[in-house]
Amino acid sequence: LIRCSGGLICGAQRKESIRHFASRNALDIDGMGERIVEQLVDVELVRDVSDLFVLEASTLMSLDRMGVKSAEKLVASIARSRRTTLPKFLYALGIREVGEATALQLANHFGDLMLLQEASVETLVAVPDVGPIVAEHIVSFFANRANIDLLSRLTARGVSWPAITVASPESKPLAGQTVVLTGTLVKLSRNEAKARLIALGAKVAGSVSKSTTIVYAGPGAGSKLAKATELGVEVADEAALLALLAALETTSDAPKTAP
DNA sequence: AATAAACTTCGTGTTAGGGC
DNA sequence: GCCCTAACACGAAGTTTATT
Repeated sequence: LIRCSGGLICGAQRKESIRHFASRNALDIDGMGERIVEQLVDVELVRDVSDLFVLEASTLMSLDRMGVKSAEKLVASIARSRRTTLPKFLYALGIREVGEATALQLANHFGDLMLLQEASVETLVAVPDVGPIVAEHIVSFFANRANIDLLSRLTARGVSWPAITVASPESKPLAGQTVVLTGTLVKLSRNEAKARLIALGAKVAGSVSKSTTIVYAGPGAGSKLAKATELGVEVADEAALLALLAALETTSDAPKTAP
């Protein structure tokens, strides 16, 4: 694989990092798509992600295909995205090889951004999913002064997240289980189902293997369902998933339903 | 006012490479 | 080596903007 070495100087990389920052499973800024980011960087309204948090609707309306409605929606989305979670924030940073699952492990292990920032390669490799290569990427990210400055600008502009609470084992009845979702879920969005399963301690994987505990398949399921039956992995439907969630969530922590 | 075009979102599937 | 993640590519559908 060949990768541009331009770093922060490279316009294309800046655009991509901003797009990633705003994407669904990161800070989830609704309405901040590829074309908007492109324009914002080109006209130099935005140099890095911290600039997003000072944008105003009146400025945004100068962009192509941006009317009152879209501009106001976008400003509202940006405002909403300030309140996030540590795993989402870590994922949003775009550290190489740190995707959603790894970000979650890091957040749970360190519990605090500052502790992660100061971690050495030796401490990092103790985290599940993190080996020498990923540890090195993380260390060099935080060794970069520009990144540290960016982090402080982000917090100065209101980006924040609640402290990680260490969940008691009793509140994680699905610990040790690996779940795969496939097909279209009707009652739940995919992300919501995933979030609720994770909250209960399950691991939600993207591919089926021998170690998969159960596959929940909705209409339209394809290759993953086929693989599950081939490997003899248990398969259930959305109704079963809903029943399971309902049964387990009635305990202490209330289910977090998406807005 | 109605229609067309542009852009984003949502969901699936595939593949290379890192972890164990 | 197997398993799984990260990262990518694509199609469908829903909104909003621009056009006639």
